[in-house]
Amino acid sequence: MEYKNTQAIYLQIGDQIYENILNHRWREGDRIPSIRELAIETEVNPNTVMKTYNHLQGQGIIQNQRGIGYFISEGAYQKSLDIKKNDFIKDTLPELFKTLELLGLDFETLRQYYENYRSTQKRKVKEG
Amino acid sequence: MEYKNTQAIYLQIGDQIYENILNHRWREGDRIPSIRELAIETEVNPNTVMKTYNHLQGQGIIQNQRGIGYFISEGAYQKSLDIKKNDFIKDTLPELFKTLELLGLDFETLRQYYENYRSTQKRKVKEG
Amino acid sequence: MEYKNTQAIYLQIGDQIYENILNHRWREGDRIPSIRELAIETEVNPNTVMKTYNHLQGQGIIQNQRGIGYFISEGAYQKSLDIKKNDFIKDTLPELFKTLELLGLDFETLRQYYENYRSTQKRKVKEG
Amino acid sequence: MEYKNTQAIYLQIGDQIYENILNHRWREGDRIPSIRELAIETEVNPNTVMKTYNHLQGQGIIQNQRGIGYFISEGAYQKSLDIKKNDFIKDTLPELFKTLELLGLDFETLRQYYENYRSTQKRKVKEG
DNA sequence: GTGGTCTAGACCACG
DNA sequence: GTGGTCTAGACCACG
Repeated sequence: MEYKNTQAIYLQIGDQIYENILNHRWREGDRIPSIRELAIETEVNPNTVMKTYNHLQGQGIIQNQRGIGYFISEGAYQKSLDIKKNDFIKDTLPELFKTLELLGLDFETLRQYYENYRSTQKRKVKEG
Repeated sequence: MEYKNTQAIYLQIGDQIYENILNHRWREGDRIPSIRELAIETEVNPNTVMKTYNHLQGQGIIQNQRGIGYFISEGAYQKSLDIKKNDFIKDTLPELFKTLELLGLDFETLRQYYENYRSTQKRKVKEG
Repeated sequence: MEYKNTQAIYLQIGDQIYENILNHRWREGDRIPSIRELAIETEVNPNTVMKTYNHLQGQGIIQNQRGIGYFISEGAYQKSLDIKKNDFIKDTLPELFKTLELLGLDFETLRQYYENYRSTQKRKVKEG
Repeated sequence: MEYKNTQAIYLQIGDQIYENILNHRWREGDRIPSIRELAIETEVNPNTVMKTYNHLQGQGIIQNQRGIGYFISEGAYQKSLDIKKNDFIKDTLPELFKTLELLGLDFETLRQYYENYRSTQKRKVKEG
């Protein structure tokens, strides 16, 4: 696992958790890895994972049962979807469209990249 | 001018310069604002602008004439286009497509947002 | 430690690092002093050492591991040798030869100085 | 004419003047170019040449006759030789020898570069 | 503890 | 006026 320099690592790990929720790998009520486990898995300091978990707990996405572990909260899926969709439409898209024009790329080109991406994904699934 | 806290300010200022080159507002050979001028304009410390300029000089986008100022290098447009296009295709697009699927959005929806964005832009230009 | 005023301090510190690599005191993979340590040792501001490290990182001589420190890169020895040898042959030697002739010194005289230098060095090693 | 970033330009211009004295192109009593003339020739700001002339006047190498111009002083050749020889033996040589060893070059290699340099020079003289 | 960013401001070389 | 270097020191992210 590699991390970008442009964003805090604890947020990048948080995004992985959002992803796990949104693709239904982690479902509401599931117990998620302990701080230590996830720290080992992500090759990161436990303090960093702790920060991620605190952050997500503050957003009501996960919750802690003392002495037992962390769990995906009720309603976490919908909440994640709302947060991420809002970010996407408000921040990601306008920036995307501006970049498209700056680089002189049209929407048709984008569609081709998308087709390419999807066929690559399918192949991966078949092979994997 | 406001800065995101997700990215270093000196890089955000660098991106503005890339943008000015890519939209032809700044052309090759043009003198760009002095460190002090841009520092005032962007409301940051001159050292921060210096860091931006050092960074861009390292990439061959701008260059310095001793005692006179900074200038857009020969070939800066093409180089900027290469760098930014590469980043876009390698980093931005895969992440975009992943997010699309995570959020359950299809490409047609994306197109609608794009049309919406473009008509908003046109209106701005007309009004502006 | 004293610094010449003919060259920026951050470059002089950089040259010390090149020297440490070329004489095998620092080997590839070695962790080098932290910014703060080297700042204290060299009696300069941490920002100045940071500038040196940025500079050397840009040349691929050292690299950073987040939160841990700086390390000598793979291939740093060969790269240092290439850079310094090239500088020596392209810049130092022609200037040396020009000066020799301007001062009316012949190559034999130079050899005598060299012998003298080497015997002084040996004596130092014996004594030290 | 190109200038190095490593040394102040007014000193680099001063070195050219030392060179002209040591190779007898400029002799004691000769009138040398005015500040303006040399500024144009060297493509440098007159203030910079002024600084060079002040510097050399302070060392007794040149002197000003008000309203007439600058002249090479009596004894300038010997004085230049003393200054430059001293610098050479005290500063240049030890650094040279250290670099030789760092780069793993022996004296014989140096001699070959020297022969090469001298034959290149002769060719230039013949051709020039 | 580590590095990274940023500010405020001084001083210098050069135009 | 221009950029370049350096200091002192704050604050943050990460280990």
